[in-house]
Amino acid sequence: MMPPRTNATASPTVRDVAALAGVSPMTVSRTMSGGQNVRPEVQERVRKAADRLGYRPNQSARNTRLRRPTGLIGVAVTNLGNPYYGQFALGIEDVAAAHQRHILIGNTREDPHREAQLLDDFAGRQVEGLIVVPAGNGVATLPSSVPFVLATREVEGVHGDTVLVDDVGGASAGTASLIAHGHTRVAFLGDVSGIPTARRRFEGFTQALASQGLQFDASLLMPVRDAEAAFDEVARLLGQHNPPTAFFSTNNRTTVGALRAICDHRRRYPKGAVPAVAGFDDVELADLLGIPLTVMSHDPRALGAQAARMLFERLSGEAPGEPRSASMPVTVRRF
Amino acid sequence: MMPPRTNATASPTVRDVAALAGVSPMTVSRTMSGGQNVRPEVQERVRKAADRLGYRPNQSARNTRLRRPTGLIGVAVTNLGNPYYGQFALGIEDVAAAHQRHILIGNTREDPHREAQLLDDFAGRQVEGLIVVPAGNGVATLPSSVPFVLATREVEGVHGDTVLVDDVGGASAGTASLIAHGHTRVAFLGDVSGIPTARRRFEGFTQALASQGLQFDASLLMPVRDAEAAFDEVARLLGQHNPPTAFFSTNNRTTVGALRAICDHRRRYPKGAVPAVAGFDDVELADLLGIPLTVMSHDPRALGAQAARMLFERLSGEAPGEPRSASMPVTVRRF
DNA sequence: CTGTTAGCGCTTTCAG
DNA sequence: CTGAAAGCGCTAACAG
Repeated sequence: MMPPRTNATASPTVRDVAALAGVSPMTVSRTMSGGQNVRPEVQERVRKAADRLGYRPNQSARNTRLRRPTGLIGVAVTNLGNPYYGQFALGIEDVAAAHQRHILIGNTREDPHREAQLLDDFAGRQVEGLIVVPAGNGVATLPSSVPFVLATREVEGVHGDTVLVDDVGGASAGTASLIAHGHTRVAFLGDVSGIPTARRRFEGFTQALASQGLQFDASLLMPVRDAEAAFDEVARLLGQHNPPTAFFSTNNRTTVGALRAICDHRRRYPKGAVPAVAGFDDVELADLLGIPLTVMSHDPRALGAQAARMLFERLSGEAPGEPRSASMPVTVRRF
Repeated sequence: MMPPRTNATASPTVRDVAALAGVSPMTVSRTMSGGQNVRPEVQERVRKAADRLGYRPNQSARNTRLRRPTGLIGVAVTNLGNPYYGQFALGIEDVAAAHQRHILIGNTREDPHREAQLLDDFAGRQVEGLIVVPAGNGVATLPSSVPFVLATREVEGVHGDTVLVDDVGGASAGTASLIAHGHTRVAFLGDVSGIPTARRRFEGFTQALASQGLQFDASLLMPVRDAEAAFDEVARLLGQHNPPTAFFSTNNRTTVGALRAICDHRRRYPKGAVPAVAGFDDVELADLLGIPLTVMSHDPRALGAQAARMLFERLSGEAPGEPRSASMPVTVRRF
């Protein structure tokens, strides 16, 4: 008969500790989970043995046996490198930590295929819930049977808890601010056909124009997604004969590109004729550039926190029934 | 005798699927993991049943049985909201995804106590490895028995794989650039006593001064950690009689504060006498402010990727033995 | 107070 | 090709 394996390489188990302490596995288990009904001196022995072996209870096994959830929340974002999503994740983490949960984070890179993989994998890992920023054109296939909250973007045909941003209202208000400052020829930077958020912002943009009897020149619609593309397009437009006097930018990446291009071209303009920018999302330091700037911003951290709160309410059964939807307010500031 | 429970609320198991498909659990198991040795028609039936129930194999249970690792990498950063760590996490995610691993991320908020909790918890969840940006003064207690890589900061007394930044060399080069441009009275913004990184950068800073025969005025050492504090201190210094002509800033937060304060005070200066800043880490748009700026930067994404690569090499046994240490190069650019 | 038995969901034998 | 038995690490329930 083989003696109990001492388990040199693999991590030690209850049995290893039990053997070393000269007790049964149950006594180890009890000791590790509070020590109810274990003589202090025995606990002492067990703990010492556990320490010596570097024993650490296997949570997966424990959760399996207790039919308990994993304490994990899956989060999928489209671009982890964007500071926006850093703040977003922070908001989720705040709330999750308060609920003793951890977050499993994944980057979809706007790739619906990768998103599907990721969510499927998360579901297989028994995450308790998902917070998803839908990738691409919002055709996400969400694993049924796992509660989820959609953030930032909706998904066609998916009926579930959602936290959006007041894109239409914010864009409209920001555009109105441009118009009030005399701009009538405004270019639009954003991938309207590819990204739902951009589409809604475009809607608010054109609404504001229309309400002032202005018409949008379709040749000023620039389907750009990142700073580099925005830079190129803005530089190109500024080099033309009848350039726009202002730019509406759908997110902080395109805003950065636009600001850079305008700075590059700045010396060409007489004082006071620097093109204006109205951009969604905050961009650090942008207010100090001396470029007329309208910022339509919301707090991504608050958005993340809100999404997390909705998820936990759903999980705890506080909010059963119909999916709910929240909208984060957008504030317009002018610099 | 009770019929097998249909499991209405809890997630379905192999048994549920087996019952519905009229086969044994084993046939379901085999079907779900490739379908070796299962008649195609039976597979078909099983898959249909699985779909109908929304069955998803429980990975924890599977891993437990297979004595396989979890596929999880734990990452602990000090401030998830900082764009720097967003890029850092992205670099890790890139590499982790390529290795089919997911990342469990936690925010320590520079709190060693929370860090200890977090790492302990991660270890209990059987993460395969840890990537840690040590909190606070670097007294991290790392769970033994889980391979780890320290990033950005060292921990006293901890002997393990580490990825650092060439803080001393970078700070020295950046400072030299300030000196070359005629600055001799330079304030230092950074919590030298609290944050090891700041300490090393201070070392490079004073080295460069000393090598030019300059001495640091200790009254210009500002132990600030965030943008607000940096703003206040810089504003205060600039209001004094004999203000420094330049500021050395230890990170992007303090750089932002310094730049804001200088912009506020800018009109007070005759042209060409705007205080200069030498700051560690990139700050988007900072180069466009018209403030003489020296940036000592490295790529946090590359740093994250490097840390992840070192971890996977360690995990795969490619790099056994002595802990290794990598240093990310710092480039100095002047705007 | 402590140990034994059984079983969480899964899969590796090993029989048929 | 399919199923029954056993066991991964852990703990509830029940004995003692």
